[in-house]
Amino acid sequence: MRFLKEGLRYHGCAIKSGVKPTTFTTNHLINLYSKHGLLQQAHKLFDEMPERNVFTWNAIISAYIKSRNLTQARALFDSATHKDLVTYNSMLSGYVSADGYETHALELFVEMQLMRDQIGIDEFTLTTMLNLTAKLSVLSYGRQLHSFMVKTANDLNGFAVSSLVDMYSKCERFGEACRVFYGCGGELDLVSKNAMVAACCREGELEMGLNLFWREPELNDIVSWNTLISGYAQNGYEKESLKLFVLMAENGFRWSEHTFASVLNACSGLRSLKLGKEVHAWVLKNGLSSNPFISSGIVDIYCKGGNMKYAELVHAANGIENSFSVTSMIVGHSSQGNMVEARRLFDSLTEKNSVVWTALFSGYVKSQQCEAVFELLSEFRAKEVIVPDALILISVVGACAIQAAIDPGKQIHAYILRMGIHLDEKLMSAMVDMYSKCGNITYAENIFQRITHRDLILYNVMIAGYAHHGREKEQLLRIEDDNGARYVQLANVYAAEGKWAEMGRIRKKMRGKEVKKLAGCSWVYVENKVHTFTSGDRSHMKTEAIYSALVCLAAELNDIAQEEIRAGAVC
DNA sequence: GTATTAACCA
Repeated sequence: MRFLKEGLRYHGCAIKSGVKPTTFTTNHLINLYSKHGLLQQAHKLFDEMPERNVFTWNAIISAYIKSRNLTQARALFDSATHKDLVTYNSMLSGYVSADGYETHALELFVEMQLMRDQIGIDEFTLTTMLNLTAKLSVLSYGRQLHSFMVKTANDLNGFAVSSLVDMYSKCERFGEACRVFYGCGGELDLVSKNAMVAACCREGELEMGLNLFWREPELNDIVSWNTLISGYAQNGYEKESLKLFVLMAENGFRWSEHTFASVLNACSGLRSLKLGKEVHAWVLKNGLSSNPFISSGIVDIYCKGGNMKYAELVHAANGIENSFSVTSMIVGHSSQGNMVEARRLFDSLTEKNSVVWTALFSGYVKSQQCEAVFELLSEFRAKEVIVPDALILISVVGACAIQAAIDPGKQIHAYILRMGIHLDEKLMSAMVDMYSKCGNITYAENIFQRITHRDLILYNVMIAGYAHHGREKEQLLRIEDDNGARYVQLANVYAAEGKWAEMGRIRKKMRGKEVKKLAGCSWVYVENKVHTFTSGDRSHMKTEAIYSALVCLAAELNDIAQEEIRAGAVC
């Protein structure tokens, strides 16, 4: 009985003829009904069974797990008269894949360890737990699991390698992910390869990911393509991502909804309304609007393109339940300076996650409404049980920097230390920026000195701080907006410190963003028109006339100078 | 019969 139709026919015949199916057959039927979402029918069969074995319990428990009813699944788990390792592993994986049941998963795993003699732990338990570790990003758990796997010789199969690579990558240990992947020595396993390509993308090592992708390309599946397309889009290489999308079709792969979500991401990164409209039409034509990832992607494209009217229309059609869509709208209104509307949307949400809070916080900062930022922080602390995360605090520290408010800045700094909030690179940079803009370059410098992993933003902020305090020596220090000069200058800073890898990364970033170093130029206002020129510039229409005038002027200046020197000598 | 890789919002 592999198909539902077959199962239903058999079930009907059994009822009509009065023949009671065996426990074995009924177990099969329960699994079949559960697979097709017929949970009630499955449960009815379960209730009517005169005898149940361990397979019966496993079937009904996993039926509830599949339908995301973990409370009922756990109730059945607790009342089960027969349980084996599969029962435990199913319950464990149910908890791991659901949101908000992480503690339950950990507790169950502890219970399994205590009952190791009766139940045992196998490779399924271990890979499921690695998945949880990756989700929670707790490296120490991951390391313990890895050691256990090595000890029990469970560390070399495809499932183990892919889970380990994924775990180390999500715990921000790219090097260890590489070591596991290249150390396993066996044949190239597709899922492990895909996990490693994803790890490269997460690390920003796109070239490495691409090389791996083209190694044994006949192995590649749609996940390999989707991973690469998404990786390019997320690292700011939107055009390359779209090119890969075309190449994917040329290689005979049809796109999936995952592919499309990444394509939307690339389009919103390009901030092109024209492209956005084309993609929107495509989505409508292919009936993809019901996918929440895709519909919120469309809203995001219109928000990033600055067309809030269109964004509003699509958002209204999506329904307000899509929190991604709402967040995009908040960011969109904020970028237009419409904080009233942003606030209204924020208030309309019954559940507010940290991304939504961050969106509103940074909206107020961008609109320079610093008082609103401080008020929002009090509101957050009154409403939420959790402490504000680093991204929220960056906004608050940023507001202090704008107002040059050193006392509130110090208070926030003390609050962060008191609450033991993890100071990541971005928060540290914000702090350095705040102290330097509040006029205390010494504090800024102290924080800077204590940071061991200095990234591009941090150097940027510190250099700007020195420049503003008149401490520039590295004439390169002309701090302006995001232009090529700044990247080049940073690359030079890294080069001076011998950080060649970092320098290479900036150069790569420049290529990706197509940033070009602009030569410093001067301008002159003649007859209602601005004329710009650089040193040695010969591009002006009247370049010959200009240079001959310059020769005359230089000669005249020379004469005047000679005259003055002679006069000086007489005096 | 349970497990692994890819998607949206700061």
